[in-house]
Amino acid sequence: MTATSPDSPDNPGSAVPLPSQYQPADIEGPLYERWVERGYFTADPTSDKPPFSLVLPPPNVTGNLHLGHALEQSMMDALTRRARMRGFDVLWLPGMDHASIAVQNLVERHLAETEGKGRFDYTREQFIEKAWEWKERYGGQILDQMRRLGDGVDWSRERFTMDEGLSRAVQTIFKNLYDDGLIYRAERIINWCPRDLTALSDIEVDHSDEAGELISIRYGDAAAGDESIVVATTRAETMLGDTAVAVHPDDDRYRHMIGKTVALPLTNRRIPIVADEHVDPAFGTGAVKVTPAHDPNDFEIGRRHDLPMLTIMDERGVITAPGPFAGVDRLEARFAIVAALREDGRIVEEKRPYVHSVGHCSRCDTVVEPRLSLQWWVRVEPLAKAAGEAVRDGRVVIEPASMAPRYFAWVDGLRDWCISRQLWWGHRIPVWYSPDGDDACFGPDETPPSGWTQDEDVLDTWFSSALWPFSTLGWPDDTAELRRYYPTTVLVTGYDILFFWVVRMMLFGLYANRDRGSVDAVPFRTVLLHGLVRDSSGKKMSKSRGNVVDPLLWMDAYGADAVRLSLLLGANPGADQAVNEEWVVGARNFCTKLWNATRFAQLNGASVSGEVPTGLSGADAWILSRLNAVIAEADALYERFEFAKIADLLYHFAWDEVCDWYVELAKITLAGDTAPATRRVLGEVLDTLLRLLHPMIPYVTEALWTALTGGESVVIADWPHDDTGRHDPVATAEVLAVQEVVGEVRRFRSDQGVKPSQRVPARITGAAAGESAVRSLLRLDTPGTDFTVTAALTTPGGVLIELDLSSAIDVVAERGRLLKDLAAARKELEVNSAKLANEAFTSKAPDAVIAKVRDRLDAAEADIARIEAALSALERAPRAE
RNA sequence: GGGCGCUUAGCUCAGCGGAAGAGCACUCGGUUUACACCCGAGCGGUCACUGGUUCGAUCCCAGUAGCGCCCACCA
Repeated sequence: MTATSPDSPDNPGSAVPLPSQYQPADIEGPLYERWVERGYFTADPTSDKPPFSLVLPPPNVTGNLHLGHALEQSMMDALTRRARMRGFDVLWLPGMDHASIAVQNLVERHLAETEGKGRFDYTREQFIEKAWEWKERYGGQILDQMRRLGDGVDWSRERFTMDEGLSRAVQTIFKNLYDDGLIYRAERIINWCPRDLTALSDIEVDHSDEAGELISIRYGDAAAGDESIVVATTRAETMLGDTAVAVHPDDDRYRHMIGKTVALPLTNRRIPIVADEHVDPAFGTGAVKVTPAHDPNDFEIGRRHDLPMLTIMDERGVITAPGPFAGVDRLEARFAIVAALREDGRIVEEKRPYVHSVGHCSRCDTVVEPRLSLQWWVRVEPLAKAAGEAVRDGRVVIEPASMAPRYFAWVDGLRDWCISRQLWWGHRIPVWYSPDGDDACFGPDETPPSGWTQDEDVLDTWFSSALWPFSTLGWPDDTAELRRYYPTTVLVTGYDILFFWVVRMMLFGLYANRDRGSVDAVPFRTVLLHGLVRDSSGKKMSKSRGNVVDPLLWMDAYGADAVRLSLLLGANPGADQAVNEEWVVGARNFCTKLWNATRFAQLNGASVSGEVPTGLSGADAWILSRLNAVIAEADALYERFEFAKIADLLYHFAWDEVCDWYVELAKITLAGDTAPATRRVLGEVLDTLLRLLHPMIPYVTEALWTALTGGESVVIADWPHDDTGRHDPVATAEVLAVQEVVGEVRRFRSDQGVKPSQRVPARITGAAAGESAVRSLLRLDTPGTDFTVTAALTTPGGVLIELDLSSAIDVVAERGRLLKDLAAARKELEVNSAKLANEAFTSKAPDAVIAKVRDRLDAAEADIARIEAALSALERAPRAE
């Protein structure tokens, strides 16, 4: 911190001159620490302010900040900072997820590298201890990165999904669900990762289309008198586990074979031919091999026909079926079996290329193996029904609404959720087994009888994340936090984890909090979904593409505010956004602009206290009028979470109106009699603007606001409220007229190559209030005795400007421009008079539209007249050569 | 296979029934009570295509063509 730094704690309550240059790195770090120390971000459950609460989607403990986090957190920070300024007691609760399978994989890799050992070289307890060590040492980097971004989270309430309290919540809800019959254990086909040696839920499996081979194999042994039947498969190795061939019951080709048996090639095991509606007669040969233990469809067929379920490979995907293939890996076995079949002459069509969808473990990318296995499940149907209703009846609002169909598609089609994982890092399933094979679920305050052993499995990571909005507030206890902050006000997250996370919080939130009544059982009142951050050409960022941007590098180069603003400028509801460094540069430039505008105000003695005087100059009244409108607009946009539009609105108001027009106009009045009023208005405008921008760019606004106002912190300043008394149509019209005249003359000068600095005598008629401003901005002199009109310009507002350029003007260029304008005006006249002449239009269009057309017609006529006048004046001008 | 969405200026995107917009890029000019990370002036678009509805369509409807995402027990 430098001696001149505006945030120097040595100067509370007094304005300090700003350094002449904006250096984000100099201001950001110290400010954040000060905010935290002063407790600005700490929620107060005893407060009499209304609550505003949200939970941070807990990043993986292994995580690092990426641009998606930066966007999400910028949105949450803007919402909470604004809420705080509006007088809410804000709780933004941070924390991390233990990320069961991801951490276990990382720890395994870490141990392999550092100690050269595998997972099973440790006991369960040893491994878990290693995982905690790893978590303490390497985890949680993202929290420091969040501080860097400026997130106003309540660090005193930080949580971790494996904390004691949260673990208690997990065990409690498990027990409740178990007792209610909503958790059960069953043997089914599940997704199995042969590398991680665990079950996976459906959404932990990524499908991708891959080129494979569809191989047709003739089943049946002619020597044994079988009629042959041809089946097609992409997974020949599962043949070893076939226990039937299925055909459609109405398929005439095979009807006569139903109930007979055929010999399975290679093993000669005899299997029945069964009829099942599931079979599509039009696909392939219309006959399907059935492997109930290794395919979900076949499992169902097997159940319907009471077929044996033959497991033919172990948990690592190695063939266990007796015979020549035993001990061979599943993928090698496929080739070996195809080779054997080929030798046997059983392959009918060989190597027919076939693209099909193959499931991969979302963590390690290993091809998933459907596997018959005993797992724990959540019975989802009753929970999902409630989750659907809560959104349908509006207790929970999804923003943007266009995302709701995705939610319903998921909730309405949800299948039972496999929650057990054969891992060690995570919440262990709270079910114990007696030596005699009895089992029982125990809650956190219960002690299982001695001699009972606990289930070996842990819960899916998403099980504990699903409790996040209330487990973090102390559930199942009836805490002050839970009573005050649940339901949370809003959940901000990406649409990509709507299914993973949002739906599950709905399921468990509604269930766990059902005693609170249907309205207050919901985990959040609004779900705000943002899009994905993509690279500059709209491509998804991924390590393999090499286009991942580290937000910290951008923060180093341009400041956290610039990164936040550039992301918010692109944050249209629910839509993905492409970002690149140039935009961050642009956002940084905006911060610099603000810096300089505030310096200008400071250098000119802007004042921020006392009533704003009445009887203001046109410019002063106009900018207050605009400021008021901008506040109202920003408020309306915040209600709709339109971050991009809010950012755009404030960006353009600050730059185009305040800096480009108001500051320039103020330079004039600051030199005159009304300087005190302008100083006050200048202070009012900057003070308010900085407060409006603070939620989005907290650092620079804090530095500037404290320097300008001498206030303690903009973080705890009031959010501006609009004051309709400041609307001033007269001043607005006046400034508009000035802008028209100035624009017209500037364009003329530019076209004519007249230097902006060159002083030009001019006569202005028709401009009532703004003439002196126009003269000053344009460096126009009052006409002398030798005044000669060499050019005449008019504006749509009817102001005439006659200029003495004291030299010949480029008549050809000016006439060209005027003729272009004339043509446009005539076209306008034509279009609008045609409309008014059209009876269909005048009889059906609304009056307001017709009135507008009339106005435009009148304006076009006036334009034509003034342009023609200017043209004839041009003819009298001295000729340029 | 099902569902959703997109196609607007060179690029990234707003607008979604009544005069085509922004940022960046580009061109020209510029040391003026802050700011060259700046100021001023410009250039740039049959709003994917074809039909329809309407007094009026970038906007609504239907179809076509590209592109993207999500879901799915495609043997």
